[in-house]
Amino acid sequence: MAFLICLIGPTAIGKTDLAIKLAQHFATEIISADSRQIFKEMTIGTAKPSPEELSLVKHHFVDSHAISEEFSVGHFEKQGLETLNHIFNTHQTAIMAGGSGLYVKAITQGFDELPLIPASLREQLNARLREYGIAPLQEQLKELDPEYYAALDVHNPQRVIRALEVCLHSGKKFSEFRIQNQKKRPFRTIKIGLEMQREALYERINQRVELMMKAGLLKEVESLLAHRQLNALQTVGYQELFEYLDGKCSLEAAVALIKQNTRRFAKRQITWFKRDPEIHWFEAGENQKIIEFVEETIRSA
RNA sequence: ACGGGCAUAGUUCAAUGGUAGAAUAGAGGUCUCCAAAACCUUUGAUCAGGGUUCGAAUCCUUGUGCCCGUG
Repeated sequence: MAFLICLIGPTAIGKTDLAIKLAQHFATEIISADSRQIFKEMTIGTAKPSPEELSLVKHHFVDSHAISEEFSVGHFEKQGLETLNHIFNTHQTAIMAGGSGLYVKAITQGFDELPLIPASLREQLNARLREYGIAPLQEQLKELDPEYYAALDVHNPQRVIRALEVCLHSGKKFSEFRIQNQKKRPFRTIKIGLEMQREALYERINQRVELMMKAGLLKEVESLLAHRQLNALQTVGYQELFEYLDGKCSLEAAVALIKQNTRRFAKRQITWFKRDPEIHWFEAGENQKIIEFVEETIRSA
């Protein structure tokens, strides 16, 4: 039986560090479930593991893609499972660490089979949203898939468009695809959650943002200015500094905003993870306790 | 020290003597393919004491604190 040890927690809580310790202890590899660390052009602002850390343990999905490539959770599910299969050929365990809740869900539970949608269709819908607002899109979805429309947060343009693009492209209702059965995985998942006092976490976040600035985040952002419209760059730490480079605010204000938006991000991550009953929670830093817990869980399985 | 001004939510600002309101921060939540994205909801305040009045954030008075000017 193979085990996926899944390390979960908000940004800046210390997942990277613990993931490496776990990987060394179990002599295995790490697969990162982080929607932004995959991009090789974005390093400082995504708080990637350092080159030294990367040299200690093999990491997957860090620096694996270019910002210009199309990448989403769907790709991650497919590619991530392939990678895991490889690892499990030669190892009993694998470590997954990441703060993107949906990415973790993609690997551990999977999504329903949805048709691939050409990017041009979404662009079309986004153009309609820009020009006419959300109301006509809501109307159309209501007509094509009243069931899903009733369950959906119809104020959320991204989700309205997502449902609409599936309906339009497949000719079927989006709700017909959503059967929501969990997929069978050829491994067992052990979910470990890291938690910390909110104030302490916020303090760590503030400090890390300062460190990022010292490490040259502004320069990194400057070099990506030409690509700012890419989805990969709709990211905390980058958007705020683009605004500064536009002359719309002071550097000080931009940095303060990065801290604030990172804190909010962490809050949303915590909200997401809180409702997952499979997570075993530990205080950040209880590394020995966590290793013992994982060993015990594997032994008794 | 003297003169003048100000004091309302964590912050910035509203409110004819008549239900203290907004923005923002903070908090809670949603989320099956853009997820570090995109959305939804919401707690919270009249500086302190005395007085006038049916009724005071608002008027009077004392104190405290802050700001400006003069010395």
